[in-house]
Amino acid sequence: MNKCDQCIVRQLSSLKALNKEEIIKLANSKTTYKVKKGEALFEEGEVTNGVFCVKDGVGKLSKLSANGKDQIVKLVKSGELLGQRSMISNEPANLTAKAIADMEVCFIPKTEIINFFNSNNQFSLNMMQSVCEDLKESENEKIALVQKTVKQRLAETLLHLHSEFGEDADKTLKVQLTREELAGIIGTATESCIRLLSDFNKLGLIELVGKKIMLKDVRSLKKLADN
Amino acid sequence: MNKCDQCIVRQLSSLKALNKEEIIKLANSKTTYKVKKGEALFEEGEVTNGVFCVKDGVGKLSKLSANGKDQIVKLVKSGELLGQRSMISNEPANLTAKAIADMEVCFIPKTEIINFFNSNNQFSLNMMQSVCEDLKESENEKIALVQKTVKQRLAETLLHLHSEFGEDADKTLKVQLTREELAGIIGTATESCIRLLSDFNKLGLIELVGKKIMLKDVRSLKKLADN
DNA sequence: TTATTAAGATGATAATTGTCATGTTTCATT
DNA sequence: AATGAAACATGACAATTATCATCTTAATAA
Repeated sequence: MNKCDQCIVRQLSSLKALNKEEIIKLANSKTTYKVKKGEALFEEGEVTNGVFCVKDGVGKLSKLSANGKDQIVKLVKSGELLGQRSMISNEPANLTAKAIADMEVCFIPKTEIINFFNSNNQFSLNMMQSVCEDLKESENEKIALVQKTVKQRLAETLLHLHSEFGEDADKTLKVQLTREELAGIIGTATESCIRLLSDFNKLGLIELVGKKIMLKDVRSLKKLADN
Repeated sequence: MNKCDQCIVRQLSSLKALNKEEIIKLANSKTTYKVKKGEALFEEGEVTNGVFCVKDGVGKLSKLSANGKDQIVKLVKSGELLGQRSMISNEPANLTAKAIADMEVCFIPKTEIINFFNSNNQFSLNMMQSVCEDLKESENEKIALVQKTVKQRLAETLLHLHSEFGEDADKTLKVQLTREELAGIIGTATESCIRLLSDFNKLGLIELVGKKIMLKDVRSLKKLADN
């Protein structure tokens, strides 16, 4: 009996294709550690040489621009893998990965993953599909970024955060992003983001509970987002 | 001796990992045909059930938005594969593929590709790396779309088209896009695109030779693009 | 607790970009 | 060569969004 067997990442990610033997190998080669909110798992340009399993917490993949703004490309939650692309491409990381909420992660060295690729076809296929999924999402977001207004993108992002991460007991969004981070996802200035949140609040679409956000009128938000 | 053996796609794409036997199988299962400029290879939502090899010509992957604008996600040139993502994900096409210049393509059925996946690990890995490459590009373009102005994106795109597709004997860009298509790549209104081309022309960065574009000051364009 | 800093909020204004209208050029077709 | 359609071009104007300044509130450290 070992821990990886019951791990959420094993259940949700490409790793689900691994058999018992392989899971044992995995358990022996992995290293587990914690990453505090705000800390980086890896930075752009770094050679990671492996894959990270997110057991708990939330992370963001982002890139710093010349003007100092941090564009967030993707949020990662527990059960997902991180750093697959760089590993497969044999390249240093293209993005920086930071914890948005305290994280617990396992690191699997590249050599081990390559072994799995060679011994387990379904695992390869899963990994491929996962990258394909990321690609599709990235392309669709790229389109949304150009074809929708900031207002629409904000509505869309709020809905996405809601369905992806759920809500707390007080009905507010579980992922707690700063306004700056939220602006970094939708690709706008922090002030514009704040202003629109304020507008949404006045319109009764959302409610601002301190720094937290509660979705109040999902239907109208949806209508706003995709029209 | 068969045609696939010498094909440019075989030399440049993931297919380079295939051995002689596999190439023969490939040659027997593929179908070749032509696609005229403006015609579609496949449309969004269509189930393609295979992969397309681009032997000659240029294609665009795009998505039509609600307001009737066609956002171009990627250009494809000879030597590249098309439709890998949908095939791997088992999903209908997310984008529409159309010919920008008369194309000659081969269609490889999915069953054949799956066989190669199972028999040839390097082929799987190549395919994975190719999707990863697309993902990286897509993410970087997504960032550029938000963090750069339309002017910067136009400069960047012109340089990209130049390095990717080269120039004709008269020094103008080889890919001939309409202003509307160019606008669709950089994600702006056609009029804005035309206006900026006109500005670039006046500034001596480019020269407009009828509908064709000649890059005249690559250095300044570069400076403009990434600052 | 107080001081200090970071995050959030809002107004005023400027810059960028989109939209609509209209005219010109180019190209294909009869 | 005449016609019509599509592509290109440009002006005028409106809408969106960014930037700068300032203020309030919340969080953190001394």
